[in-house]
Amino acid sequence: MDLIEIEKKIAPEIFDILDIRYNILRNIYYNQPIGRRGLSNKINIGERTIRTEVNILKKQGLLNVESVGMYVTEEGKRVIENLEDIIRELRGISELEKRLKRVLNIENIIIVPGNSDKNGLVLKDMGKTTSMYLRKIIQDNFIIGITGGTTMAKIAEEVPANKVADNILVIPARGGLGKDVETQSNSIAAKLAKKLQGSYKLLHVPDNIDRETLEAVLKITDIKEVIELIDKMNILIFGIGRADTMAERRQLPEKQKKRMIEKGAVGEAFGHYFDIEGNDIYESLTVGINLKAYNSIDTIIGVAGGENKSEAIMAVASLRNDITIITDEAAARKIIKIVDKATE
Amino acid sequence: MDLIEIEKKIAPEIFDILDIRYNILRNIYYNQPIGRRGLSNKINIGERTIRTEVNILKKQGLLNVESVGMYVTEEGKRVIENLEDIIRELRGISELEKRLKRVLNIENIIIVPGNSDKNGLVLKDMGKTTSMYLRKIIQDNFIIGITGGTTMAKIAEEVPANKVADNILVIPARGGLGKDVETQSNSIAAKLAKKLQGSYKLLHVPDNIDRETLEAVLKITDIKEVIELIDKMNILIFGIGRADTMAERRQLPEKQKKRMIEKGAVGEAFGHYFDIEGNDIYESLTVGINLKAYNSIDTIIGVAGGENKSEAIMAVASLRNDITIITDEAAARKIIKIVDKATE
DNA sequence: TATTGAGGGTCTATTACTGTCCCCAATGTA
DNA sequence: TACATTGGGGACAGTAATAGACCCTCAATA
Repeated sequence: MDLIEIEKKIAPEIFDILDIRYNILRNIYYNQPIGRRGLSNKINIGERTIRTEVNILKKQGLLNVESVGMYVTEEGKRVIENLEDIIRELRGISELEKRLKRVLNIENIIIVPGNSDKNGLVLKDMGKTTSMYLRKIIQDNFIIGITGGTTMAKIAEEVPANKVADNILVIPARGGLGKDVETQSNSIAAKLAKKLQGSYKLLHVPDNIDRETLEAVLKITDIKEVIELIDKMNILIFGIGRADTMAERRQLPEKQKKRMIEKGAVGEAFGHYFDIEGNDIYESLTVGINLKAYNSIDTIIGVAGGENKSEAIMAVASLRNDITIITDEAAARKIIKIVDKATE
Repeated sequence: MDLIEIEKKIAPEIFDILDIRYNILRNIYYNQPIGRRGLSNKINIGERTIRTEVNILKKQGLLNVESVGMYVTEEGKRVIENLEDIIRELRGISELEKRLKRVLNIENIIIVPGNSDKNGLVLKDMGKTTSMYLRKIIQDNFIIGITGGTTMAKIAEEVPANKVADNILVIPARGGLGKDVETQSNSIAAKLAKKLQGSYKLLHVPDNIDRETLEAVLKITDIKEVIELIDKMNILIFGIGRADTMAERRQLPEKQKKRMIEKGAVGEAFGHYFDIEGNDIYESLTVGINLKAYNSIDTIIGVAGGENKSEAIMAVASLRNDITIITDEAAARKIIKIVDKATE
């Protein structure tokens, strides 16, 4: 039995303390300089409570309070770094990963502690984790495909800007979606390519267009070229979404959406809608990767977090069992809960 | 930085929690079955507080509450065992030992966490620690001398009853003192000998007798024999006392006592009174080990705990720098405080 | 210069904690 | 058998700690 086990036994409330302090310290670190009130809004803790905690952390020399706001000291920074692993162990993330691997019957799972719905930094962690993983598996002359969404945007952001391999090509795996440039696959692919000091291609095709336009578009040389590259992709990184919210975001006709949901669609990835067993229910009309290509890619990485993504993750995990799923603790626990309930 | 360091930084109040829980759990373990009120008296914590803590420990499965009192479960027992080391590290006992070695300029120090004045179990710990140490250094045909006092009694009590060496002889190092049979050197020597499955000799001479009687007594064959053995002693284990309280206990004339204190006597060991530099101020008239013999013994172990023993320990530590001092945290910290103040 | 966002101070309501006592069950003893 | 002792659980009131709300002043910035 190590210290963590003992403490869990004899003083479980330690975790709550560590949790809240870690959260505060980390949030200050990533937002410094920040004031009490700003922090209070950000992490949903009363201003007064933050003040008490901050006073303790200040007394311990982990942060400095100045007139412009609060800063984390060098020591505080070190504590944060060390706490990352501790929190993982504390929450039993390793065990959780093993259980989830078994439950979903897939080979690779990485879980990040926390709940990305409730804590913005957890999304950041997922991005960081994914980027670390990516850097590890990347090789010379690789073609990397990436989709859109806030999660993918975070990943590109968290990739450290230095070369890890030669002649990397990043392409968007799917046509664009949404108005926000920042979260479109094109901009994300470009950003990622720049970070990796590689090149990139763009896919200027709107999502969910009618069939005629689509066919016309496919004849354009630029587009054609990218489409062909998609089949040669080595790594695909994609976000996993809920079927309902994605249908909403793509402004599918209400009728179509309803029919799809009735057929059991719960998850969405690269424009495809799946039921919980991974059956392809519907595909939105756009250019980009299709299921056949998906199944022939060497390395696929699906990323999503938050309780509400649990079913979507289950759906996608059913497609291929050599996928790498990167998710957060909240989603992981929810999935296990769902499966436990079903097998009761 | 390991977990303990991190926790010390970010959540120092963890220690207080661990401390109180450990204390409660341990006290229940050594006194089980025991009730709330009994425990409350023993460790000086309000009944209600104990109740709250006990409820938590119960919930965690570390103890069971029955109609006859509380019991520690198997798991609780395991937690106690593991916590011992953790508490040591938590309190920085290893560093404290190093500092004390330097400050007292002696070679061997063992410190037990806590304050034996305030917590009865700490005395027990000192006894246990000393007995473990003794068992480690003991060899065949050794002659072990031991003095009287409650601390020595605890040591004999804590020695596990099994043979560690052949032909061990235990002798009292000094004449008897006090009315309580249990804490007299004779009974302690006998007890220790039985535990070690060795033999023992007794020294039936009262402490602090007049010179004439003493000389007469020394001619008795039985006594003579033991006295001679004292010079051949391999290990001496002795308690360290305060000069004033020991003078009191030996019922020295008020005048004599006063003079002694004025001369700077602060510590007492095996009937000798020392000032803080280790100068022999006074020797109570009785048979038993003298300073010359003391200096020629191979292994000497002095044991004492509690803040008020600090000066006495300092005095005795000045005698020989190859002594092994076994003490508690309270005394250790007090000594360092005294020295720090003096060198300011 | 006006405004915004920062920390610090302080009062109050509320919550949690703790000391105290009572009750009853089980156990051991006269 | 009756009684005293010691055990746990329940309940309540007083107190201490905590959290919320609002104020102030100060400094940076537009």
